[in-house]
Amino acid sequence: MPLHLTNRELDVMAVLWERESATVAEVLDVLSEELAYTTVLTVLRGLEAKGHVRHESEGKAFRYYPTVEPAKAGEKALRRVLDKIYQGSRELLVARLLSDDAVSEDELRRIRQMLDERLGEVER
Amino acid sequence: MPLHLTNRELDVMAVLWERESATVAEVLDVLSEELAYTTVLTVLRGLEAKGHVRHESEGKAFRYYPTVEPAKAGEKALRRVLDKIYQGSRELLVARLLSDDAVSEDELRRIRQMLDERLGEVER
DNA sequence: TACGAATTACTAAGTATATAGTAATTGCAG
DNA sequence: CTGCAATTACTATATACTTAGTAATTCGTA
Repeated sequence: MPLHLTNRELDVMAVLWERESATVAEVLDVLSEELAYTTVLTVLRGLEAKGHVRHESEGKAFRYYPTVEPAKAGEKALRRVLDKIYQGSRELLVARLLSDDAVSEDELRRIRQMLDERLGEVER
Repeated sequence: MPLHLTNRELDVMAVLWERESATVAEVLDVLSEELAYTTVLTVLRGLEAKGHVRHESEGKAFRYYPTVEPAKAGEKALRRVLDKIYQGSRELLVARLLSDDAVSEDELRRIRQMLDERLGEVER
C-alpha cells in the first residue's frame, strides 16, 4: 500500500495525529474551513478503506485512530520537497527552514545540540 | 497569483531550475517517465499561462525559463509538511531530515556551521 | 419504549489534474 | 524554394479529488 495522502486527507490525518484520535465532529471542530459533516466523514471513510485509520464505536459515533505514523506519511512529501525544490541539498532546505525570523533561539540551540550529538557519534 | 504547483508541474519546474532553462525536448529528456512530447508541452503552456515560466524562440522550438524562484515555490509545500506532519516543530523536521544514514558527515558539519553563524548573530 | 437529533451509509456531481491525439505551423536541409 | 521532420496550437478524455446531498440507522432521553 503506497501511503499517499491528498491535501484534504492530510488535513484530517493531522488532526488525528495531533489529538491521538477524533470523531467526525471533533475533526470538523478543529478544521477551520467550512466543510459539511458528511464531507469529513467521507474523507475518513476513504482513509479507512486505504488502511490509514481504523475506528471504534463510541456512543453512536465512531472514534477514528491513525494507523500510520506522521513521519511515515511525511517521508514522501519531504523527499519530494528536498529533491525537487532544494535539489537534494539538506543544507539548503535547513537554511531555508531556519531563515524564518520566527524561529526561536532556543529552537536553534536544540537543533545545534542535536547536530553535536549526531556528529559525536560519527567521530568516535 | 497564488503560486501553486501540481505534482507534474513541479517535475517540470525542477528541470528548469536545475538547468536554468529548457526546451520541451530537454525536459522530456530529463524526466525519466514515459510522457508524450505534447504532454510536456501542455504542462509548460499551463505554467506559462499562470506566469510561472516564460519562453523565447530558439530555432523552431521554444526555450522556457522559470520566472519564480524554487524557494518561493517551496515555501508553501515546506510549510505544509512542517505544520501538518511535524506539528510546526522545525526540530522534529530537521531531526527526521538528518536521520537518514545517507547524510554525509561533511553536510552535517556545514549545517552545524550554519547554525553557529545564525546563533552568533542572535547573541550579539 | 418511542421519538428525535446525531450519526453513518450510499450516491452523485463538479472541479482539477494528467495525458495525449490531431491539425496547423515552422524552419532547416537538400 | 520545397519537402519534411520537429514543433506548437488546439482539443479532448480519463481519472483523481473534493464536496455534499439524501436515506438509513442508532442511541440516549423523555
